[in-house]
Amino acid sequence: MVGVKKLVGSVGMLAGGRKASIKDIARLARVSHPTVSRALRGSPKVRPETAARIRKIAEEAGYRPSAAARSLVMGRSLTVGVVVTNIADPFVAGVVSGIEDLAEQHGYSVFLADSNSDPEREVRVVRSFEERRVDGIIVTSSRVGALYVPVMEQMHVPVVLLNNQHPSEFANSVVIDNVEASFAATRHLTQLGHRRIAYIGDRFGHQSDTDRLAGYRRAVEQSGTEFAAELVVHGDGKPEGGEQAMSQLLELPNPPTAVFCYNDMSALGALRQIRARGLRIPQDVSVVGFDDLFFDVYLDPPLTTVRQPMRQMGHMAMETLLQILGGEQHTHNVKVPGELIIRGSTAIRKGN
Amino acid sequence: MVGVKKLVGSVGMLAGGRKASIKDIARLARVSHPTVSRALRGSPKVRPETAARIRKIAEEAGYRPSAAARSLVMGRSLTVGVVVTNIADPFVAGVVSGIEDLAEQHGYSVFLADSNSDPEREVRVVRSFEERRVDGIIVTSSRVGALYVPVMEQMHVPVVLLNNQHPSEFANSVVIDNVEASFAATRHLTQLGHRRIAYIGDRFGHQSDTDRLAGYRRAVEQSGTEFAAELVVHGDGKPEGGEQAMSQLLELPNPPTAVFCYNDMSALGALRQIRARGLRIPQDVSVVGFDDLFFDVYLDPPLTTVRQPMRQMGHMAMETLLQILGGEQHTHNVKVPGELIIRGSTAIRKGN
DNA sequence: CTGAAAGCGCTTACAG
DNA sequence: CTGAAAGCGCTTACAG
Repeated sequence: MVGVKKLVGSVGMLAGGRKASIKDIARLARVSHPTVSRALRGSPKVRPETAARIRKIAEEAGYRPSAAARSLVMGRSLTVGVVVTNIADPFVAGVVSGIEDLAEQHGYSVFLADSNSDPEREVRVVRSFEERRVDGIIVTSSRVGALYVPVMEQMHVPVVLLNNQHPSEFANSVVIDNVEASFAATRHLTQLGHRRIAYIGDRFGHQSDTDRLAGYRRAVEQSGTEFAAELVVHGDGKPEGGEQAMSQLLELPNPPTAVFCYNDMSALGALRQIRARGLRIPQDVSVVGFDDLFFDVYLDPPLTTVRQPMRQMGHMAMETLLQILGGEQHTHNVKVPGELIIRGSTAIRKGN
Repeated sequence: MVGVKKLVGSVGMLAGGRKASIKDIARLARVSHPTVSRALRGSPKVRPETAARIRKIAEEAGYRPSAAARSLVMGRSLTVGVVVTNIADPFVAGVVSGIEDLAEQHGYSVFLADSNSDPEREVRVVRSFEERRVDGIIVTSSRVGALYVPVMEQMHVPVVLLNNQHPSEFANSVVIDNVEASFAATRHLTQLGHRRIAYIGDRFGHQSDTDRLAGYRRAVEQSGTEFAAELVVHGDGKPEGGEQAMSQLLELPNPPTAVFCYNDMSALGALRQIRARGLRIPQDVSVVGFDDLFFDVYLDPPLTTVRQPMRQMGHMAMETLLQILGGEQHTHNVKVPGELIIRGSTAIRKGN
């Protein structure tokens, strides 16, 4: 029989590299292993003194219950899978931070998978989540939803789409009110007197791009200006794409005096292109972004943008999952309002 | 008996919400469940036709082996735990992206835990990894290493410290050559003629801060200038801290003409503070950062910095883990060289 | 209050 | 080539 001393000598480990199991603790405490299980889980059915003694022994032995064994019998893993398109995108990182925070508070561990916007990989990743028997899945900003939504439907695991590009009445989702937020952002520009306002979109943005374009268009038309297709150019949601789009816009015979960008990352590129041409922000061109990423306020001038509460949205997605796991039936469609943050990159149009 | 049709009707699921198990497939294929196991794992001991038939049935039934059951018997989970201090930090996100990439390629899933630099939470997180029986752990930029290094030593799970703050000859680590990189960065400034060069550190940076300070100091002294303690101010590794530190420096009777910052995030704050005082970059003050985050090149002027190959470092950490899991005994201490990237935020000192 | 038994879903010797 | 048995580490009725 293994003595207490022996176990303490190499905490949590037995000879042969085996981790201490509930049976080892049972042997040390001279009780049956079910009793150990009950004691450790705080069951009222075990005598308090016995329970205390067992807990002490388990503690000394550095015992840690095996989550795998537990999930096998419990039928749930206390695990959620998070699929992202790119963890290095600050928006995504903010969302994940919020998800992880709430998950940890509720005893859930999170699997992170980065699809890199590769459809095949995204499917592979979801499959691996299925094998891991995750209790739920959160998908952020997926660009290939159409491809694997059917895969997920077969999984019978609750899924929450965050900033999803393929919304559905039947899917749970957390999303910002893109139309309203973009309307507000663009109206801010029309109110500053701008009439030639461009939109730099994200060609991978699907639904959110469509909605932001719609809000933009509504504000433009509401200002009494006709919508001009030439003022809408799509980038890739990254600085590079924003820069190219801006370049194209500035070469127009009648270039815009203001630009509303799909996101701050695109705006970053647009800003650089404007400066590269010797134009000033906001005197020559006003720029509005979307997201309110941390660096906005450190740009010169600071970027006017629409705040998207990333962390909070991550929280909400996890919260939704918890409610569904708690038995709620109806699908949740949370729509968060955006908030226009006016800073130095926008100004009244110069008379031309 | 459950018919094939029935199963296909609700792929992967049986009545009662149970997922199809190996036994269900065995029943459908009229073989024993060990045979199913062998067929699915591609064992050569099963007749090819039988294997094919079983695989087809499993496929149709949407069968996915349970990772939990498998790890229980195999003794490994094909899982790694990644502890970060803050996933919203772009450096950390870049590293995680690299880790996840290589992990996925090798069939490993990654658990992500964000400690938020909270020591208690960090310990809790490591404990949960222990229960999950992760095969290895990677810790990024931990500020509280001292607190839980002992905890990890008890776990008997290989640990790789990335950009760790409490290095040890006995721990595996991946780290940039901080001293050399900082020396190069600072020498770049001395070569531009600067003699009043400040260092904005990270008071939470421990080892890396100490090393960067050392490299800075060596370059300063090598230029024939005496080290001046007043030119060293510590921030918190974030823009706010960098801004405050810069403010303090600019109020010196004899302010610096150049600053070397612990990281780009600190530099972001320093840049703003410099501009806030009506000074120009680089004409009045030259600034060098560290990390080469994505936004550097979009700043005006673009930031001179030391490139830290974040993604590659993540790769290396995972690679190290894989080698150890593959049986290698010796500890790995990978030191990556940094690369000075000269951009517009540094210039020759004006004659004063 | 405590223990013996059964079972979660797999894999791997061991027989045949 | 295939199956019966045992076991990985837990939990939960079921007896006592």
